[in-house]
Amino acid sequence: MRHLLIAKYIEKISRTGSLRSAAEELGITPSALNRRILGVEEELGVEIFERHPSGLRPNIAGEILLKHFRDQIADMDRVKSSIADLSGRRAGHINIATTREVVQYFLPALIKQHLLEFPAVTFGVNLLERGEAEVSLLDNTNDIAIVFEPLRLKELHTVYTGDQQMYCVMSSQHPLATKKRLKIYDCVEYPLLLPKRPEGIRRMLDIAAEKIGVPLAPSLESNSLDLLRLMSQDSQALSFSLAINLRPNLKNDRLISVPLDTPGIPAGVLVAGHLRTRVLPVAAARFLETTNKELTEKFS
Amino acid sequence: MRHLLIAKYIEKISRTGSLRSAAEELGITPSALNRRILGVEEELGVEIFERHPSGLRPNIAGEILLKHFRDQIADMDRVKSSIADLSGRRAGHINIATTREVVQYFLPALIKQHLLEFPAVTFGVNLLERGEAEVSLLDNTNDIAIVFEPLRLKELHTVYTGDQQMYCVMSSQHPLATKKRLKIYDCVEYPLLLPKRPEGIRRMLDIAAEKIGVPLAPSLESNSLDLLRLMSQDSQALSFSLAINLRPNLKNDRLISVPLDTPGIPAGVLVAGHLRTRVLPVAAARFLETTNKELTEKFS
DNA sequence: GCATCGTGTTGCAATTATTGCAACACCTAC
DNA sequence: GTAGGTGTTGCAATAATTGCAACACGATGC
Repeated sequence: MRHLLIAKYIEKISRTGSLRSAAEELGITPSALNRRILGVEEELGVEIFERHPSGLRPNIAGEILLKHFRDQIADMDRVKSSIADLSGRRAGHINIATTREVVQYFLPALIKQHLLEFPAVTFGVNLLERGEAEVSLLDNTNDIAIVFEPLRLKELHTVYTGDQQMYCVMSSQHPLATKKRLKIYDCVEYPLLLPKRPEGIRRMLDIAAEKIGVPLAPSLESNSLDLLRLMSQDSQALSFSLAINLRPNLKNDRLISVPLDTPGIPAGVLVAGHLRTRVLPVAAARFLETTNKELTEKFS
Repeated sequence: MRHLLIAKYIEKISRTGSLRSAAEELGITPSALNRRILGVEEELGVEIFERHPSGLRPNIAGEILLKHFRDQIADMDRVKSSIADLSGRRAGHINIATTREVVQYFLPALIKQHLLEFPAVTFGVNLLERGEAEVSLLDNTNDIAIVFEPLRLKELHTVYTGDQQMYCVMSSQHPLATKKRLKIYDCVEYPLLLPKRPEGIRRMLDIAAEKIGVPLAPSLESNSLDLLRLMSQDSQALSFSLAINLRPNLKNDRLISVPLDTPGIPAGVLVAGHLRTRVLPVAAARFLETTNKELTEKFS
């Protein structure tokens, strides 16, 4: 980069200790090189080299400037290499930590779409219990976390944060199927098919029930959201879902979803991000950006 | 700094989102600004902005470059401010952690000399037990450590490391006073005035005695090196000193110093440095450099 | 559909910054 | 004192940056 020429000039002089030697190595005249030093010294208002009969030596101001210049040169190399990554010349592997709700439909579709554009990228998807996904970022086991109702946000740099609408999923023939919206007390009269604790959905439901003073007595608990959904088919039982894991084309399964209102209770939050203190590899950064865009489009 | 102009140009465009607005704020023509973008894009081999009818937006490559440029602009500001410090426009406070041997003559003289040149600088000198000085750097309590026989070197960025010659200090009339050099077994026949453990001097003496299989039985132990020296006046007792804390003009005290050889045992090491992961304020960095030079001149 | 206004882009010339040439100044070693 | 190394300066040549004027494109309003 042209603008870093002066940095390279100063660095070379400090390395060789001689203006003439440095000029020769740089392929310019000593005269030109000398003027560049004088130029910098004028801009800074101080000398940066001590002039000895045997050559030039950086003084303290010079050492300070040199460190900056060396860092700048090295950092620009990293920028170029990152940009090379972008153009797909180097692929990348992305490790994602996620929870059950995200992994059902949203993430697979997103990964599929991403692979169309970046076929060389590889993925590791790690399904973890609520609260574990964020933790797995700490030792860089995973690059990105996409989690519903995370337990730890302190170390997370969140790129996306958004509310997730809760839905009640039931048979198309269910008595509640014709309602436009439901409340939790509409549901407790029917058998409930609930995720296990500490799932995010279960937590939201527990809170809502506690608010109306009615304990939830699940007919069935499972950590398989698919199973819960299927069990509600052609029955009186109710299962629950978030917007993100609503199965497309529920009608083909003789199912229907109705929004569940939980007034006075904050909506459940979906979060996507990475470890705060970490600079992501380009591939992972790009995927996270895509994730953010997709989530924003779908759920905002 | 002229070389950062391009950085400022790119940054301004991303801020305003419009080439014409940015050009106006920068006081140049859109044409010139556009050419500078094209220049960078040519150098990098990729576009850094998306062109919209409504203006320019950085793409991913652009965001990567922007972060670099923003960092460099900020870092150059720090460089300039550090250089301003150098010229004494801003003083500084220097906290020094040191051990007993250093604090007696060497450090006071060094600080005095430094204050002649930089009268606005202030000092805090913290006399600590062996092993504590290095630790006090960790939480930035102290800026610099100057210690004899440090216990921890891992976190230390050492600027000076040098051997310290051990001396036996005695009455000018002592039977050993005429010897050119002594060994530890020459000394053990006489009453010994020793520093307490874990002092560096004591450690060196313990090791030497252990090597010849004779335990040291001090007549007196003290953590006051001055007291030990004075107790050897006009007596058969022997005290010990390092080169760095040899009192000037011993003869005026009717004392003499004779080098003590400890063959087969590594000489005690004097170390000066700062916390490895820390960039020192300019004043402290300058003082440490002066310390290094002085130690190198005196003891190399 | 057309005119207007906003955006960015390009050919060419003017201006500024950088560089080279040649000579000079200073120091050290023999 | 001379030779050989170092850095520095006046002036002109060269390269990079900038401005001027015109163009291209998209969005909006009538």
